Amino acid sequence: MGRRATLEDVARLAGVSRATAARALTHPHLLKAKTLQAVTAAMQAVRYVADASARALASGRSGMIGAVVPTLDNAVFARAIHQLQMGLAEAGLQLVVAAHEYDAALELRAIRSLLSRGIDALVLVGAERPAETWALLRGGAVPVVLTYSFHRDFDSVGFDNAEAGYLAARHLVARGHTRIGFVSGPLPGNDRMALRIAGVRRALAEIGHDLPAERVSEQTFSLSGGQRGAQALMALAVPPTAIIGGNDVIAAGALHALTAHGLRVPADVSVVGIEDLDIATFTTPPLTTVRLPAAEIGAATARHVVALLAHAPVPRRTAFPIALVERASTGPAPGIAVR
Amino acid sequence: MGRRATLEDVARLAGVSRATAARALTHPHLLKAKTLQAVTAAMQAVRYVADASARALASGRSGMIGAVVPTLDNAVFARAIHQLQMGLAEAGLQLVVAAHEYDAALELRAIRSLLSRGIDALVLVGAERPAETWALLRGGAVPVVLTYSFHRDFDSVGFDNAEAGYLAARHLVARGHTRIGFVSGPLPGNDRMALRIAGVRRALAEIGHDLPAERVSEQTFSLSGGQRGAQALMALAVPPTAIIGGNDVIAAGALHALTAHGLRVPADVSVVGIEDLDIATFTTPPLTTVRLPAAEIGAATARHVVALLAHAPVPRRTAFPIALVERASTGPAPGIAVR
DNA sequence: ACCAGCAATGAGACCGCTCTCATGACCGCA
DNA sequence: TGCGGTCATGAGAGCGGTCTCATTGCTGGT
Repeated sequence: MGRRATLEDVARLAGVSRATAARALTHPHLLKAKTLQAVTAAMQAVRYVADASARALASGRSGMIGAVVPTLDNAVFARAIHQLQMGLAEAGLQLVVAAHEYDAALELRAIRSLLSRGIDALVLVGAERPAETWALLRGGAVPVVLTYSFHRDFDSVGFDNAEAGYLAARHLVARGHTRIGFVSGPLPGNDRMALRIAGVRRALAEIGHDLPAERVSEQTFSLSGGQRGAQALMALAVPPTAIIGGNDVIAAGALHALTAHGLRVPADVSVVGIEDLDIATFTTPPLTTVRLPAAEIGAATARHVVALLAHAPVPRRTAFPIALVERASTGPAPGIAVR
Repeated sequence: MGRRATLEDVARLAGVSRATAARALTHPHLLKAKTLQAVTAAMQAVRYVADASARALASGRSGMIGAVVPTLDNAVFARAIHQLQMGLAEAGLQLVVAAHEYDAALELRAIRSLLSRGIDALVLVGAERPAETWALLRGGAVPVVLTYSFHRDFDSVGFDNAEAGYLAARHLVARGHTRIGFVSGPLPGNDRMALRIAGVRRALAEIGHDLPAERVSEQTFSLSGGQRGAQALMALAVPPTAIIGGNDVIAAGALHALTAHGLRVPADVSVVGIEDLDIATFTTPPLTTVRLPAAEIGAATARHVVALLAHAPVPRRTAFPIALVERASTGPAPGIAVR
C-alpha cells in the first residue's frame, strides 16, 4: 500500500495547490463549492487522513487533553475519567491519562511528560502538591483544571470535601456518637482526605468534642487498609463507637473487619463511608455513605475544558452539592436510648 | 518567560550545532563527555522540554499507545487500563484511551481518531467487530493487540472466555443443577459474552442437557440489568435453579433481585458471576464467581506493546489461566440431597 | 470600457525535531 | 613526519501540516 497519503497527494490529484487542499480541511467555507468538492473527492480517493503530529506542530494545538489521576482502580476516578473521555470525544478531543498512585513525584513526572506531549489542557485531581509541581503548572502555558477540590488560582470542578466529612460525622453525632474514629488513606499530598477529616473535626467541635490524632488511622486505600484501620481503632483503650472511612473501599474493609471480629454493625459500632460506590449497597449491612458526584465531575470537566479551548466564558469554579445516603450501617451510639 | 525553549536555543547557549544538541537527546553516547555535559547544562538552564509533536513528525513515532475499551466504568477494564498505563509509563509511553460503550460504530470512530493521531500501537478489547473495522486495522501500519479474547490474525492477550462459562456451569452441574439460566450483557459485537454462553452450553451438553434460548436473558451490563434478567428468568414457566451472570455486576444485580423476591440463595437458587470484582465478596451471600485476570492482562499487554515496539520477539498470544472462586452463593440444586 | 474591490487560489516560510551525509579533528603506526 | 581511519560534530534536507501574504480572476459601478 505504500505510505499514507499526504495533502500533497490530495492536491495533485485534485489539481489544486497544497494550500487549497489544506483549506478544504480547516476553512472549507473559503473554497468555491466546486473546488471543495474536487478536493473532498480526492481525499476520499486516496483515503486521506490528516497527520495529527504535523498538524499539532504547525498549529500549536494537539487536540489532546491530559488527565492525571491517583488511580483508575477506584470506581470514583474510573467513572469520572469515563465521563470525561466521552465528553471530550464528542468535541473531537483525545484523552491521555496517567495515574500516580498517590505518589507526588510520579504525578510530577506524569505532568511533565504530558506537557511535553503538547496537550491543550490538563486535568488534575486535588489541590495539594509540591511547590515544584505548582511552579510547573503556573509556568506552562497550558490551562489547568483541578477536580475533586478547589483552588484559588486554578479553575476547579469539584465539591466540598470538608462538607463530606462533616455530613458523615454530623449524621453520627445526631445519633449520639461522640467517639468517632476515622480511617484515612495516605495523607501526604491528599488534600481531599485532610479536608474530610477537618469536616469531621468541625462536626465534633460543634458538640464540644474532638477527633484526637489517635483516632485517625492512616492506611492505604484498599479493603485491607480499611480492615487494618478498624482493627487499630478498636484496639484503642477507649475504642470509638463509630468509624468513618476515608472512602467507601476503606469503609467496606472496616465494616468487614468489624463483623469478622464479632462486632455488630450498627448495634456495637456504626460505619460511614464516603463516595457511594456500587459496593456500598452490597455490604452487610448496606453502607451509609456520602455520595460523591464522580460522573458529574467528569462530564462537567469535559464541558469546562471544551469551553476553555473555545475561549467561551466559563465559571472558574463548579461546585456540586453532596448529600449523605443513609443505609443500615449506622445507628444510635451504644447506650443511647432510641426514642 | 516567552515561548518554550527549542533545541536551537539550547544549541546556541551550549555553543554547539542543533544537530549536536539533538544528539544529546537521542544518542548521547555519540557525544564527547564534555560536549554532552555542556548541552545538558544548557538544557537545564533554559528548562528545555522536547516538543513531542515535532519529534513525532520527524521520527514517525509518537510514543503514544491507543486503547479502546467498552467502558472504564467497569472495574475489570478500569483495572486493566490502570495496569496498562503504569506499564507503558515505565517505558516512557503515553496512553490515549477511548470508550465505546458497547457500540461498534463508536468503536470504529474511536479507532479512526486514534489512528490519525499517529499512535504507535493500538490495544483493543475483544475479537468481534464489523468487517469495516477489521479492514481498517489490517490496512493501517499500526500493530494491534487484542485483549480479553484471541484472534488468529492479531496478537492477543487474554483468557479463554468459553472456559469461564464452562467453569461456572460445571460448578453448578456438579451440584446437580441442570436448568441453568444466563443473564448476559448486550450480545452484538461481544464475542466474550457469546463464548461464555457457549461454555455454559458445553458443560450442559456434557450431561445431556442444554441451554435453551429462553433461558438466556440479554440485558445491559448493570445492576438493574441483572435484576431484570433474574426476574425474567424466574418468571419462566419452569424457572432455572441457578443463574449465571455474564459478569459480576449482572450477577450481583440478579442476586439482589432474587433475595428481594424472597428467594433464598443458594437454597432456592444458586448464582454465579464472572470477573471476581471486589463487589463479589460483599454480596449476601458472597458471590461464587470465575476470577478473570484483569490486572494481569493490563500488565502483560503493556509488556507486549513495549516488546513489539522494540522489535523484540513476543509470543503472538498470551493466555492466562482462570479459575472458579467458590463462595456462598452456590449450593446443591433444590431437591438434591447433600451427601 | 475601465478600474476599484473582493473572492478564490497559489507560493512559500515556518513549526521543532530527526537523520543522513559531509567535514574536520585527531589517533596510531610506519 | 605523513597517511588511512575512526570519532565527534556540523550542515541541511525533510516530516506534513498551517498560515500569511501575494497574485489572479471576477464583479459591479460609473
